[in-house]
Amino acid sequence: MGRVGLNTERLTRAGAELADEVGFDQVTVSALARRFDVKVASLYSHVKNSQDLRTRIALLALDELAERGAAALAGRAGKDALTAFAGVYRDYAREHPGRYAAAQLRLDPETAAASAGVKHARMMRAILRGYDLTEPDETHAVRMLGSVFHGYVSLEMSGGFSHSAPDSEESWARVMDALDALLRNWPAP
Amino acid sequence: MGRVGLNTERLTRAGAELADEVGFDQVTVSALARRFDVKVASLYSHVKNSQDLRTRIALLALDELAERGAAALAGRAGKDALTAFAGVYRDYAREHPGRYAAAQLRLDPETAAASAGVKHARMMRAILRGYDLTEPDETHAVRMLGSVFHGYVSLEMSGGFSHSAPDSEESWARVMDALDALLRNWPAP
DNA sequence: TGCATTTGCCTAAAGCCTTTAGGCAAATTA
DNA sequence: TAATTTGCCTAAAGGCTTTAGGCAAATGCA
Repeated sequence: MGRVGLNTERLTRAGAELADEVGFDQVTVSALARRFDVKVASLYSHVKNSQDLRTRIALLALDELAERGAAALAGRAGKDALTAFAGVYRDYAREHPGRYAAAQLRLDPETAAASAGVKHARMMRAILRGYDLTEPDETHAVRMLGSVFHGYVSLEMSGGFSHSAPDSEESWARVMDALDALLRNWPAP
Repeated sequence: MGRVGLNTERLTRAGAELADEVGFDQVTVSALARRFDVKVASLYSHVKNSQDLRTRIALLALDELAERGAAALAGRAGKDALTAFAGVYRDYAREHPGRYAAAQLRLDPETAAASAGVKHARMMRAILRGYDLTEPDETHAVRMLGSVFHGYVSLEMSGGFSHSAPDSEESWARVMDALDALLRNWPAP
């Protein structure tokens, strides 16, 4: 049996694909080994363990999301930036449900601090620069935006909005309108 | 060995406690059997399988949440109702993190339709009756509320808001202010 | 080019979880 | 009290995880 050419990065990428196909929590070292037609133990030279694999997939997803977010923000401001950025989350979750689920993985503080997660926070603040918020309201608004983006996408993905009118597309647009209106008119304490 | 007195309900309750202690995804038939000091196979007369057990825990959590939500709504309206109801979600998630995670389990459509999930939607609409929204805006608003509640609680639980000022308590209060302001001034399309 | 070292994948094995089949005894019912 | 149901058990098969140790291909160095 020759060598297949495994390495940590290939495993991570393949794990991400696997996650999109069968769901993030079905990503197992065994399934990944099958995909490379290789014995399970062989993977343990490249990833520390199952948790390590999942963490790497999560970091990959966060990176990709940040990448797309940055691209969406380029040259945009105000509501335009808001909807484009939010759309990135939503589209990514639809295109890559497994990766999106991975991006939600609870990371230990150090890993999280070193992840692209911090970029996400910075980008949200960049969006808010188009509105007139000063600290600490900006932070509150960042947290609210994060909540809405994550909450909506997550409820939509779990089927919460399907099979009922009006369709989710319309609600999404109106939620963007609402967020824009809210940010332009953020209430004083 | 005498009989321990297992039944589906006791298993479900114990499973919920276990979830709160060790996390919902650590709830296994084996762990539950250990907790009752009983052989694993014995549980299979009471629950169909591992997934069945998890689903039952999810339904229990949804029930408890609906129960608390209804109690919180009694005698309240407007912003008072809004914050009380939202607080139920947040408090429940803190008191019962495992159960709250269970409540997020993706249920198949029939199970979901028969669950207390529908009560939750009705209660959100009840809250909105204190504001001047008409269809389809009410539906959009319900979806947005659900997103914010779920999103905020879920980000907070995963540690997203800890270790940074201002503290989550304050942000939560300001998000409630913001939602109230938004609902009183929902933008036209 | 030949040898030494590193690297990559393998076999083996132990531990834990799930699920099914079949059995015995306690509890319930008649 | 006898018959039936019910509850928990033993046994066993199959899957995932992880570690230990081995052989051979690839790489590095004379």
